[in-house]
Amino acid sequence: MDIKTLCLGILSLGDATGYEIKKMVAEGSLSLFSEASYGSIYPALGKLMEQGLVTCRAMAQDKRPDKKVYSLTEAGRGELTRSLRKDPDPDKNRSEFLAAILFCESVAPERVTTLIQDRIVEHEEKIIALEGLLAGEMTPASRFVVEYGIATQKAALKFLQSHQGSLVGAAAKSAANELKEVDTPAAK
Amino acid sequence: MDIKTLCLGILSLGDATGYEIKKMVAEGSLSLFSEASYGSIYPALGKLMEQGLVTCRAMAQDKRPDKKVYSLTEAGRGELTRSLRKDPDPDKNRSEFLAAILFCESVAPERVTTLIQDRIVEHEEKIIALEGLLAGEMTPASRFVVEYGIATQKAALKFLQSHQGSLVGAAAKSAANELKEVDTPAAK
DNA sequence: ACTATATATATCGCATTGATACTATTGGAA
DNA sequence: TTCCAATAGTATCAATGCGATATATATAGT
Repeated sequence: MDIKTLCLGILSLGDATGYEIKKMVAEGSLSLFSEASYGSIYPALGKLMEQGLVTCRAMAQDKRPDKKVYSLTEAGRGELTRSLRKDPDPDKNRSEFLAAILFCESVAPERVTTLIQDRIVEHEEKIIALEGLLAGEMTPASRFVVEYGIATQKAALKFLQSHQGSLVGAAAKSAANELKEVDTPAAK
Repeated sequence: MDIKTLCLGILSLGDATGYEIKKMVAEGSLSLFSEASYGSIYPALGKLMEQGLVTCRAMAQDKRPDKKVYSLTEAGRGELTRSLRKDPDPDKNRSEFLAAILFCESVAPERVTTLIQDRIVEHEEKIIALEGLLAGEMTPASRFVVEYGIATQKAALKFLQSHQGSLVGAAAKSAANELKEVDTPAAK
C-alpha cells in the first residue's frame, strides 16, 4: 500500500492535517502496521489534491503556521474502496532483533542474553501501551487491530521467556557448526 | 539495518552470490524479518567490495553467466560485529490486511469476512511452510528464529479464528459511530 | 510446441526514509 | 529564572531502496 492510499484510508476515518497523519502512523493503532515520513506524506497529500481525491481548508492559527485540514472527497472515497477491493499483499516484517539473533555467531554470547532480556522488557512495555489504548473509546475495527497486536506481542513475549536459555546454551556448544543448506545455498 | 549490513550478516553465515542472497531473504528463515531487492543487493555488494569488507571470486560456468561468489573479509566481520553491538531498532511491520480491516467502513461487510478467512488460510499455510523448514537441519539461531515465527503466526491465526465474528457483527451495528480521539486527533 | 521456473548479473525510474530547516508555545528541570 | 525538551505545524532534500525490466540459457511440465 503506497502512502497515497494510506492517506486516503486515514482521511476516511476523519479529517486530519499532515502532522496528525504522521502522529497517527507513529502512535495509534495505525502504528501497528504502517509507517510514513513527512517526506512522503506532504507530497502525497499534494498529489491527492491535484487528483481531486481530497480537499483542503487552511485554518489560521494564533502564532502558528496555518493548519491545513484535509478531507476525503467522494472521488477519494471511491478510489479507496477500489484499492481495498484488491487482495492485500502479504505482510512485511523487518526486525533488527531477529537479525542480530541469526547473526549471533558474530557477537559475544553474553550480548545475546542482554539482547533477549531487553526485548522481553520492550514487549512488556508495548503490551501495556496497547492495553492502555484499549481503555479509551475506539471503533470496533480499531479495537480489533489493537487486540490483534496484543495477541502477537504476548506470543512473542512468551516465546522469548521460555526459549531464552535454549539459544544461549546451544549457541555456545555449536559455535563451530557447519553451515546448513536452507540458509546458505552456496554451501551446496 | 541497511542492505549493506544485511549482506555482511548473510555472508557471515557462509559465502554466497547476489542471487543466493536474494533467495535467502525471500525464502529462508531470513524472510521472516528482512527483505531486499536486486536493485539494492548488487549495488551494496559493489560498495562492500570498494570498502574491502568482502572479496569476490568469479566462477566460470557452463553456458551461464559467471557466478560471483562473495566472502566476508576480516574487516567485514569486524564491521558486522560493530553494527551488531548497537541496540537494534524496533521492528517495523507493514500489513495491508490490517489496513484493510481498519479502513473497513469503506468496504462491503462481506468483503471483511472473506478478507479474514483468506488470511486464516494464509496463516495456516505459512505455519506449515515454517514447520517444513524446521524439518531440515539448521543452526540453533536459525531454529530459534523460525520457531519465533511459528509462535507469532499461530497467535495471529488463533486470534482471527476466535474474533472473526466479533468484528463483522460489530461493524454492521456501529457503521455510523462517531470518530474517536485516539485514531483521529482532528476530531478534537 | 509452448510456457513457466530456475540460474545468474545488472540497471533505471520512482517512491520513500531520515534528517533537517523554520517558527512559536508550553512545561518541567537546573 | 533560565534553559532545554516536547509539542504543534509545514516543508524540502540527499541518499536509500523497491519493483520492474533486460539479457542469456536450461530444464521441466502441459
